[in-house]
Amino acid sequence: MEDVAREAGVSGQTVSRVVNARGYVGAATRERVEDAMQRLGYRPNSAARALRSGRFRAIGVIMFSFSSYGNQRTLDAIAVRASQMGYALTLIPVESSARDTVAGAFRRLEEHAVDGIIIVIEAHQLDEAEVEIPDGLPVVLVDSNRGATHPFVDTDQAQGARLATEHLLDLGHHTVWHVAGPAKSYSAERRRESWRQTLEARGVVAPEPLQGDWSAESGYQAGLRLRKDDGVTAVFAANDQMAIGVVRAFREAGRDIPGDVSVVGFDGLPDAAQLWPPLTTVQQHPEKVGALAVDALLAELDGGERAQTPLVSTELVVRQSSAAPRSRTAAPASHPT
Amino acid sequence: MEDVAREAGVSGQTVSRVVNARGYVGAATRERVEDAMQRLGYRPNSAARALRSGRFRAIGVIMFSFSSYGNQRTLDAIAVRASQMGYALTLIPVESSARDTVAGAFRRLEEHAVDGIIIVIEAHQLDEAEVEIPDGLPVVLVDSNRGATHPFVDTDQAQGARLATEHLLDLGHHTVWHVAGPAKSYSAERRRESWRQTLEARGVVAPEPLQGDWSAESGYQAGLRLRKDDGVTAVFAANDQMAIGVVRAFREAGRDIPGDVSVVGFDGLPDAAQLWPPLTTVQQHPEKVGALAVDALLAELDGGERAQTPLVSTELVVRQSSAAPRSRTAAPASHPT
DNA sequence: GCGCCGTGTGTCAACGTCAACATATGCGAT
DNA sequence: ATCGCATATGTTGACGTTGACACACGGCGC
Repeated sequence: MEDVAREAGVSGQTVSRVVNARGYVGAATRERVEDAMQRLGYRPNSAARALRSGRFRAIGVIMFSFSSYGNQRTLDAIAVRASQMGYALTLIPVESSARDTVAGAFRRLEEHAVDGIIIVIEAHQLDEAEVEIPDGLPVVLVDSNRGATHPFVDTDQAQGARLATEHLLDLGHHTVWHVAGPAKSYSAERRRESWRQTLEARGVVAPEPLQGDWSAESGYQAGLRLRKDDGVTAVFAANDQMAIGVVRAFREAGRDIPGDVSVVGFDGLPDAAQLWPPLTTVQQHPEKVGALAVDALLAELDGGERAQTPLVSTELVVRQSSAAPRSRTAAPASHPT
Repeated sequence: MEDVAREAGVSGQTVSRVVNARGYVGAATRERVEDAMQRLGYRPNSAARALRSGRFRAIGVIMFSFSSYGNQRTLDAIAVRASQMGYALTLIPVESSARDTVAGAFRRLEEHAVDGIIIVIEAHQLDEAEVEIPDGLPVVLVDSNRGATHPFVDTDQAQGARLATEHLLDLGHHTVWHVAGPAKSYSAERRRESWRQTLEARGVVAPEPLQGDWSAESGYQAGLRLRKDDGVTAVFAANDQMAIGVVRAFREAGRDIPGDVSVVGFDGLPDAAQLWPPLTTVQQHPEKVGALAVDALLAELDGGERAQTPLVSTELVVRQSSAAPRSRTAAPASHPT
């Protein structure tokens, strides 16, 4: 900076004023300074700036290492939005939900230079880790609400699950089986509860949900159990990957999708349309979630406000893995469970 | 820090020594200082540290916004390794390869506080953007070598493509068709050339490769063309997603996989094993790539050395989408192209 | 003609840390 | 007894930036 000041024949303070477009600077002076900056390739030193101002213009993201596709997209959206707003993004990966691992992430983040934190970790996993979120730093949660002690942003899980369930009922299925996500997951819980409520609202008894862990493998395992029961004609899987596993299980047994069994997923994986058969799914919009999370955090940073953002809604994308049940419906299916 | 020093009855310098475990500090003094830090919840200020030392203990990653699954995994591995080494990770997303967008990313990164940069962008896209990589900052490339002007880390694309191609030939197929990735992609080019060379080394004429863009949709389009030709019995797709599309195209036409046509992918998507049929694929190890990239960068940072890391090799995972051709091979297939 | 205000620019100090140097003590070797 | 060295701690200044304040100039209103 000093060099620039000398080159332009002004004081350092004036250079600072030009850079920050703050205070009075004569037009001619401004031009000279800008020239000098150009010539010398001057870049403000962010460390000094941060030291002086106490602001880093960076936000931290704490996220699970092996994260779902949706969360990856969310991260991406967060990065894009942050960068648009002139903020850098510092990523703190967490490898497991072990207590000290998560706590360690917070510690690292406190030491590192961030003005606020976005946490993209399932609420239940947070609870389990018994982590107290450090205060002093604004925090926004994604994919959880954790007692609403902090602003949170999320997909409208309940609405999406309702769409999927109603779609299958409307096609004429007697009821809808559910392959749920892991017990610890907040999203999984919301999807499961909404599925159950939707069935009950229609006066249908909800079968016992099967437990998965988001992986295609766990969907396959669930499918193996479901296919033993001839009464199963409609399955709503809590994500697309598990839906893939369910499809595989039925296919292996020679059952047709959607002829014998309809399957609906949740997420909107980009390749879901190219699967065989193309998968009916609930399309999420992680990019909106990410952008909203950044906006919410910046609002907290600037205003100290804590406006709750609305949930991001989903759409049902009907493809070829769901259809009306075989006419066999004439003879009402046995209702096990 | 001053508060801690007062609390412990020592000078700030001594606190600094305790924190950094540098220089001589008496055992009793150290304990007192540590106590005081604990009580006061002292955290060193990274901005001041960076200002003083010129080091930020952060590395920047420039990466495409809509990146492949493999790159996401790589990013994740980079984050984990960086964090192990006590470095923070600053993520700079690039939305398109438009020249000013990429250049803007570099500019942002220069202003932001990083000690080095890892670039996870296809080399050809970099070239196209005509970006000159800023010097002064150590750089490591992933997924490209760009004339080897910088250290680079990558999967051994050629070895992987050879494994896939030889596998199909060894099963008894006369030749192997190829669905390539986008022309701009360095990885796609390597995989294509290696496929071609492997065929030629066996004295087989390589059919014209089909052009895809990594997406399952493009694989489907390629599959539509391939299925018109009855001579096609073996297809090597440059990634798993395109393989999925190829499978769908054949299936829709009532052709059996692997009965009529064998399909092999590349990547090792976690769900490839759960597809129907489970997909034979070349397993990559993006987590190794990411870790190596960080190590290479830190080596450059510390030593100024520029040791080239070896390519990360792949393994063929044989599943049910590939098999020997139907006995029809007795009557040699017509060789179109 | 005087003071006031808006404009344009410079000086100084401080942000928190740490390298360099200065100081101080004790112990063994000469 | 003296010196040298290892150990242990304090003092000072500088990293690059910017807020607070001071200063200088010209035009305006009374």
